Amino acid sequence: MEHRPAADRPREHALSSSLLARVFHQPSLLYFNAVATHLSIREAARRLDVASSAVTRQVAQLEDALGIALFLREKRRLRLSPAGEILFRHSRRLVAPMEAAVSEIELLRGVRAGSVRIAAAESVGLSFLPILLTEFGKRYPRLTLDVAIIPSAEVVERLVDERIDIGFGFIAKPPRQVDVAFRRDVSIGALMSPDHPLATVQHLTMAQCLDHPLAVGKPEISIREVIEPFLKSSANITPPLVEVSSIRLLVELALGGHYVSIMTPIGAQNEIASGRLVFRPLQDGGVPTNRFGILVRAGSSLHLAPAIFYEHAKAYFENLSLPGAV
Amino acid sequence: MEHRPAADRPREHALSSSLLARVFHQPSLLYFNAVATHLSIREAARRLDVASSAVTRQVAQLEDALGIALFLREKRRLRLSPAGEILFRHSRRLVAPMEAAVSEIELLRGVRAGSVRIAAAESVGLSFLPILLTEFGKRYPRLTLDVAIIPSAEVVERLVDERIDIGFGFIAKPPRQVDVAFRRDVSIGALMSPDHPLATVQHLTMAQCLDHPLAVGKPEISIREVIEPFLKSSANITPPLVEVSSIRLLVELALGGHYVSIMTPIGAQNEIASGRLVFRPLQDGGVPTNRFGILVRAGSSLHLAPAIFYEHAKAYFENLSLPGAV
DNA sequence: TCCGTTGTTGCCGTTTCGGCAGCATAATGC
DNA sequence: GCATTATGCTGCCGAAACGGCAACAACGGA
Repeated sequence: MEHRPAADRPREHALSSSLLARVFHQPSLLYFNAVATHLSIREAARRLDVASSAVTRQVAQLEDALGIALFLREKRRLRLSPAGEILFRHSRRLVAPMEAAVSEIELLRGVRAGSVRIAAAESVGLSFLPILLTEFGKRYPRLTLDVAIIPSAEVVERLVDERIDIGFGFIAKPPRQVDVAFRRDVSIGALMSPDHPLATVQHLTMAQCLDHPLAVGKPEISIREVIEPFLKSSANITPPLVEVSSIRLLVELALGGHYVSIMTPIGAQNEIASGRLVFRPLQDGGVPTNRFGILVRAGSSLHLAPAIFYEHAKAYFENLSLPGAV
Repeated sequence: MEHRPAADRPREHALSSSLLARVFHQPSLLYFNAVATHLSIREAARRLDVASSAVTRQVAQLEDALGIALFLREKRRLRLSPAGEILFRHSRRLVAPMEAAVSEIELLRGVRAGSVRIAAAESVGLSFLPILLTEFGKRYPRLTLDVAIIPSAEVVERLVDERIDIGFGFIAKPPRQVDVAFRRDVSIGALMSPDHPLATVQHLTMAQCLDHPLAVGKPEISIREVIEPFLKSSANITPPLVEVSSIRLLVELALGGHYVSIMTPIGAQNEIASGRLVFRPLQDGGVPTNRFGILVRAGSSLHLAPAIFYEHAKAYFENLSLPGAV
């Protein structure tokens, strides 16, 4: 009966646990584990589909290498020796890394498919996420990415309802069903054209802003919730005010030169970098920041595809200089 | 040049990392890891002390098995491919389990020595610990066990000062430098001879006890701290009282028939089981229990020998019906 | 242009793996 | 009590795997 080489199987199919064990681990360890599981050379040999003599020899070889018996031979019954118990207990930890590696590689190769359901607040969803999605999509072409651009509050809702796997948004105080796996506090300020009167003010306050027409987010935009107390407490007279539901529209209104848009710099970093817009953080005491985070459900682990995406996203944002981050 | 079999080295010596890797893992994974580390077939071959052709072939075989390239060959430079990065990252987790297993086995075999410094409160130290120490000592004959029988408060002190590795004692509220890894609340009561007048009282109170001569622990015995408020609040008249610094002496005084000893049943379980003494838990509302625990230093991991002893101790006490445990 | 280095391939000898046959012994069933 | 079945182990052998040597093509640096 011929020996079965590791490559002797169609590579288009996923590797089974037993095959990938043979790829990575010495037969002596594999056969030891089988014997430790069944406490029988013959039963282990049947499960491994090899001759019992092969199992006996491999175990003996491992005992020689370690210099101690791994089994107590009691007449014709086997018991794990103390050393065998130690090795058996520790070798259980070899399974997960190799299965994870192979699963992830199969996802990479496309022999395994999957999907990731993502939601993001618009400012991040239209600025930084596209680059991440592009890089990720190139690497994992067989993965389906399902992306929604929605307000932060709805990102949280969909996470809790398990309609999405990962969220990107601004949330100061997440509910307990949600973990913030990566967080950055981002400063809030005023966005305006360079020739706006406030553009040259170094220590800008909300009161100064209120002397000019303002563009702010509607209540469902997370920034609004944060700045609302300052809007109310800083003004007896409401300035000309426009409320919008799109960060992009805030940027466009600022570009028009008439309005000062109250927001974080996220979503306008290209215009700021090019000099077409100016961002001035608000210097009022007590103005909070807006808290950006990568959101996942608390207490439950992600499936493979979302988990891989999550690691990529985390690394991506950790290496990113998020504009306005304190 | 001949092949070096795994058994070809003196077994009396500890296994090096590279040798134990060869014992457990396929050469293809080993060589892959070396190449991934050095990003050079030739450099990896030098470090592994094999021919570069062997390394090239083993990596190729692994690539065949997984169905994907693990390296990008750029002219004559290698870079890890995405799949290679995945495998490399996951395979790092194979090292610790095998090194831990071999270290522990070497401790078992006695080729590696070590010591465990232990301190225990007398009640546990003279009752349950000897069995544990005996079992453990038989299994690990080359380990030195350094055991002190001291009051619980001093157990905690020595832990914090790093003069011991593991403590067994009673402590209601450990300092933050100490973790209680295993805990049981043990009831406090009265120990007396069977013909003592209180022996037949079913719902015994401290007040009833105070009508009789009492034996209690000195302030350094942990029980005393717990019962002190009840001694003070239950009596206007102090009964004849003897204070001792030894649990064993409390047991002996109870055996004498004259005194009622206030303690937990731990330290007297043999006398109680044989009927020579009777234990009655105090039924007063609000009488706390005495908290027994296995104590380790918070925030720092144990060295190998103490870690192994700790696992044994934990398993031992988990399977033990500690007398008086609630 | 020359030299040193890289990764790879062909060929070959040695080592390892595992199957077959058989052994001694223990356990089970009648 | 005996026959049968099952166990773990050993001798022998063929196939597969490992790894060394020699040589190659190609790249990079002086």
